[in-house]
Amino acid sequence: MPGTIRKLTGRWETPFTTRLKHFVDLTPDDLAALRGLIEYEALVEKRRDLVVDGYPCTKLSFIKEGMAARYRVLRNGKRQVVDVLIPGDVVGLPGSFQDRASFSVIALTDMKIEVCALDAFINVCYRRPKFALALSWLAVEHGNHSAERIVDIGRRTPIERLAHFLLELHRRLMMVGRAEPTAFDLPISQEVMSDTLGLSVPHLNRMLTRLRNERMLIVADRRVQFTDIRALEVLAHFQSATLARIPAPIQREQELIA
Amino acid sequence: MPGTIRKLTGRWETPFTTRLKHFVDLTPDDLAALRGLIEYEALVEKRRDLVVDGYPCTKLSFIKEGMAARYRVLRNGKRQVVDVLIPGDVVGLPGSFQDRASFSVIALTDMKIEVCALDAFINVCYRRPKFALALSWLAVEHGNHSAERIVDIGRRTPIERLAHFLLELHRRLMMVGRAEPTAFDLPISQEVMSDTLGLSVPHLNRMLTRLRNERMLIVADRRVQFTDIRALEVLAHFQSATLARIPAPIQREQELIA
DNA sequence: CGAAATTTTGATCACGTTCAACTTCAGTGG
DNA sequence: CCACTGAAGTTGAACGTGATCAAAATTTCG
Repeated sequence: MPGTIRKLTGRWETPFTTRLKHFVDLTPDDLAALRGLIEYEALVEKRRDLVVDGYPCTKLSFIKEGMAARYRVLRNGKRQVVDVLIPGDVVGLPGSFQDRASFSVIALTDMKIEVCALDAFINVCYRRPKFALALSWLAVEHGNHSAERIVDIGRRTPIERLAHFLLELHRRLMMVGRAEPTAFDLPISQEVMSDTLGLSVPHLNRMLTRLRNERMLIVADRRVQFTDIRALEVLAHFQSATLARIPAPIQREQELIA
Repeated sequence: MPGTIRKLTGRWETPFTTRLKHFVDLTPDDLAALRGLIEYEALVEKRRDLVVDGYPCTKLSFIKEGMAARYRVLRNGKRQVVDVLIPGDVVGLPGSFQDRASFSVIALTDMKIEVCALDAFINVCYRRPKFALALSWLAVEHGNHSAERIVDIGRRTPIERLAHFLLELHRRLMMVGRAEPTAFDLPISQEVMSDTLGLSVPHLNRMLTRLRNERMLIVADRRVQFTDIRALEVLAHFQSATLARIPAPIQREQELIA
């Protein structure tokens, strides 16, 4: 069995590797190392907690299928979703780096994940700096999404926010091959969306209706179909900045000088 | 003069190294390598742009003195500050990883920065994986601040936001030795603060007044003095999660097994 | 000292929340 | 098979918060 895996290793592909390949070259050897980190695969059902605010967390989970939300619940009962996680994303990236997680993560759908120990991952990073850099890249990419969300919530109108959110999610899903050019599955409730965008459910619903009335999209069966993606992009001030690739190491002739 | 610096290298200390030391051990050799990356030091005056939205950016700047803001201006003229940068922070961390920066950075005060080339830094990361991991840590820490800001803007009331923002800034400044236990210099205008918190200037001003009236703080001479920090923390739901240290590499007895 | 930026205060009003009811739909058991 | 249940989506009315606009007061700086 392990032998079989070893042979197929060069073609091993998951949403996570698909995503990585956008900014780093992975040799068959790299892939094997990555593959070797996985301790086990797990199924998580909808509504199950993956990480609980306040508890330690020492695993990294790579999402193969399904979506999750990272959120915080405040004393007054309000909830803010800080991040919607999709296939190719890593659960526990911020949580594992802290003594105890400061956000919870809940499965929005049934999920399939691959789990690895944080220490093991870090250890491989020492041997393969490329991985450590990839980790930085992932964190930076995530930071960009967060920044975009801050702009959304802070200064964009509700309808712009919604449009921007849908476009960004669509682009992310495209990156891992989980969306068509003008449509994608959106298996999340309006409550989650409103908690993501800092809106009330009724208002989110109204904005959604408005986008529908303006013939920019169709929502049906937990699926979004863009009917006028250009108009949406204009409305949302959407600009997709692409992450640069990680530079390869240059040869070290003058290493001793520095 | 350079000779002097070289000799003192083991004790070389900047806000950036101070910050790093919170989660990674730096040998004199590490410090020297870091020191060697710096191409030059520069002074930037208040209101000067450090990074402009839409332009490429290939340098990393370590802030030694002063503050800056990363922001985006929208078509309607509104501005959202996504990040206030303080000594020890790195300018260009997200910008440099993209083909062109998606946010601008402006100096809020006169600043002193140390500049290094991104390629040079990345290259050292290949030789010292510890640095690459440190980069990840920094990005993750930054991500945590962003997440906290999303919660602020999305679901906290204006007064809670303000309290939270001030406490968080204070904690960050403490980490690099730029604040006293219950006070710190806040050389930024209310306009910047309101753009950070997604509020209007008049409303921010009122909230500030309210905190003053409630005897939680005193603001004078661009300086904040907490007079009831506990009350503030309760008001803001403030919880300071500490970033774990980067694990050291474990010995590689079984490396060949995996 | 004069000009510009910043802080402070006030009055008005629109937007989005809140609360509530109602609809629709999927799943479940009688 | 259909009534029952609970979750999710939709719509409406009323209220309150925070934006907007405007102007004065104060500070900063050339």
